[in-house]
Amino acid sequence: MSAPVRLLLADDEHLIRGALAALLSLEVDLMVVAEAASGPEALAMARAHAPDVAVLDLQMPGADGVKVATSLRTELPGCRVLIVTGHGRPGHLKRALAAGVRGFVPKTVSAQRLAEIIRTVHAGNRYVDPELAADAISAGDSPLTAREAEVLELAADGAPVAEIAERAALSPGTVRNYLSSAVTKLGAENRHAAVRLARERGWV
Amino acid sequence: MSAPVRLLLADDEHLIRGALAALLSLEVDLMVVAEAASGPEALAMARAHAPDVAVLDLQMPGADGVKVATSLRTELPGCRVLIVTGHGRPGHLKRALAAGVRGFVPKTVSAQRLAEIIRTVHAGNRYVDPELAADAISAGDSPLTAREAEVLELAADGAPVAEIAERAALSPGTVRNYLSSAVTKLGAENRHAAVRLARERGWV
DNA sequence: CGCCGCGCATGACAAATGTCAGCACCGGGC
DNA sequence: GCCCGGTGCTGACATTTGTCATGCGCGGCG
Repeated sequence: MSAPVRLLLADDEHLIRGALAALLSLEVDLMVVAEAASGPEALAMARAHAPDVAVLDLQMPGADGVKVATSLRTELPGCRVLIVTGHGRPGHLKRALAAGVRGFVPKTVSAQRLAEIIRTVHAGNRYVDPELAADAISAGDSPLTAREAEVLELAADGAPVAEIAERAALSPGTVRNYLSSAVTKLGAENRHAAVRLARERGWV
Repeated sequence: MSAPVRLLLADDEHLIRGALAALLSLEVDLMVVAEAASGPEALAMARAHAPDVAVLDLQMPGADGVKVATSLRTELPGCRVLIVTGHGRPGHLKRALAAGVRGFVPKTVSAQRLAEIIRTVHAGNRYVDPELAADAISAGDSPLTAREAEVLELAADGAPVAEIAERAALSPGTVRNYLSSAVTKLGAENRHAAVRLARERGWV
């Protein structure tokens, strides 16, 4: 009989976090040692408590789960990271795995299932939700170059080309070229539909 | 001593729903009699179990919380509706209240607080989260006419004017006029920024 | 080394969009 | 009855986009 798994829970929704903490605490081999409501807070709590497994929500104020995971990877290499997410976009999974995340699950799993997955991750194995994995595979890699993605992101809030050009320190003509090629690659009608598509696939 | 409050829980995230059900069941005067993972399912469960209070997530597949609330209002007038939401936009609150919803809270409240609010709502009172209420008041009413809002919504996915015109059964010129006036009223740079603004304020 | 893809730019042209003026109809309020 | 706002249309015009051809430099790769 080994010591219980020490957990960090990070989610900006108190209701969820509290409920989750209560449920996971029912498992005798799991112990919630810290909670956080934002990215930076999660980092601080992780440093303070050095948990065995960090259960992070993907969307949090301050810094998202993947950013936190990236920081944790260098600061606390022994801490396994498990990401839970409401609406999982394919690209996020890819980014998360690249950041050294050990598990990636949607919030549609049951608490029992989550407890099992926490144990799996703690044991050093990986776990990725099969459905999300299938989505990620079928969505494939982003066909966009770094600049195309950057410009597309700047175009996300509907800014005119001139503003994008200024913010990206590019010539307006270049911006239009990148946007045009991105739109073509994504098979979209125009830049705005392209932004939507790229967002859906998690490429931005 | 009265009978316990019979609850319907609807949320598409099993993890949350299960955790919530467990926590609320700890309260002796609350009893979860039904759960649902989608809008239509929530309606079906409500018909089958006639709960005292329906706790609905705002964003669910099929039909959102407000739509479900609207149907419940006529089908089960005795059932009070409480909406919980992750990211509460001001306009949603307004729509919800218009649909006869008795309570509107963000997921950042604690489970104890939620239990209290459920009792408040069951007693026939209303409860609206103060912060969300303040947002709604400061955001004010939509300055858009019905057509402007309709056209703006059709423009949301980046469709060109011709497509919007076809889908709205309007002339392309008229569509451009409506878009132009909507953009002006919202003080936006262009239609896409206007869509973003209207979305943020919950006006679409 | 030569080739190719990427980054970056320019210029030109067509198409879509934004803006404005004006006209007509209808319905509600004074 | 008259005015006003919402709805719906047209036409004209300036501006913004989208698209294409073309050019140059750079770095990687066979």
